[in-house]
Amino acid sequence: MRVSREQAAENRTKIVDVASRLFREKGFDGVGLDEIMREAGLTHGGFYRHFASKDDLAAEALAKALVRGTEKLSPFTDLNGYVSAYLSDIHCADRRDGCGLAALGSDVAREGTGVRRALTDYVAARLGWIARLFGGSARVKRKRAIATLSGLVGALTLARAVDDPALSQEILVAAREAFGKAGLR
Amino acid sequence: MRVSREQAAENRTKIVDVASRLFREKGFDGVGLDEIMREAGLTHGGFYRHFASKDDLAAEALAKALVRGTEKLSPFTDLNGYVSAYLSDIHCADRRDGCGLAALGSDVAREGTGVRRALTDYVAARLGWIARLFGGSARVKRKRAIATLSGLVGALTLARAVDDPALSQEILVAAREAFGKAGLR
DNA sequence: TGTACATCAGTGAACGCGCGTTCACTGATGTAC
DNA sequence: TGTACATCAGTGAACGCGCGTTCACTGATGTAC
Repeated sequence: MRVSREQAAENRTKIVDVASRLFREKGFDGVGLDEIMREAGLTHGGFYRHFASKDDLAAEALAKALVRGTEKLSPFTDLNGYVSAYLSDIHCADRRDGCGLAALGSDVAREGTGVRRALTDYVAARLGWIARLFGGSARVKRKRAIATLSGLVGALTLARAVDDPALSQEILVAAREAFGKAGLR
Repeated sequence: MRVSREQAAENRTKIVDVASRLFREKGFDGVGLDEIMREAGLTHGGFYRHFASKDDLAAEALAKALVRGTEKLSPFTDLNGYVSAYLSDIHCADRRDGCGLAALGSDVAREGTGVRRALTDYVAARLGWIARLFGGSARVKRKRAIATLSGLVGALTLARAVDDPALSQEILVAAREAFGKAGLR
């Protein structure tokens, strides 16, 4: 059942895409290759024609999860719009398609080099992007970008982890104010 | 091989203690009951005399991880001291004995009710504690407490996840400034 | 352009392993008299 | 206080299951002539 080169490339893309969503939803250890391949419309035996290991896929899938998860946020050119969208109820409720930093942040520290490097590259890039939303010296912009990204990731992580909808909501609202309109000193 | 009531209670405490550290280090899915019981000096068969399931232990262990992980920070009565200690190089390097929010934040959202409730209770309590470090109206204190806790958890999570020591260090330093001395508006 | 053959993406069964959980058993502890 | 018995924390083997990975095989694709 050999398949055309284009079809194979499509399949590979689909696997990474499915994995990037399932990993965000259930964590790296919470999804098996079986489930990933099934959801990609394939059988699990063919996995190793595309990737050397699950770790390999995880690194690639995280890279995709990070880019895709904040694609909707990138059009914003003002701080408040970006922060409001990041800390929106919709983003909070949709771990599967949201930012990979908040979905997998504490997991990544326990993963291998490939996964951690994917996150590192993304964080570096995003800090540069956020810094442009601030005024001031390069040093001040950089500091504010770091504090803002930390605040957004932390707030979204906590709002999702907490079991009480009222507290979750309160965290989102307070963080929106603190990191958005009111801004950081 | 029955054991005295006091010995049994000690063993139970030891199991929770070991689990709270191993879970922070390796995640809930990264440690087996076998490893936990062995490190507690027991065999794994006796586990179910103390707990109904691994989930049950996870909830209790997380509660302990959260309290123990910030015990060293609680003596601080000023914001800057607290923030500096939380974002210290030592805390960043020591996931095993540090704050459970940063160690397991993104994992908890995927766990069951018991685990999430343990986190919720802790977050509620700690927000009250942090609020007391701020001046201003109750509303403002609360808002700043939420933004600060979010910033601390996010910064520590990112500093640990990132693969580049220089970037990790930069995140810690910037966040210390932004959330500590400089403070939040 | 047509044919013969090599390639290789995908299949489905199988492997070994570690996991959470169960269970029959042990023997010191705790209790009833 | 001493004795006989019930309790139950802990042991170690076993269970079934799902996982990541391997493998012999298939047959359409791609290539060499």
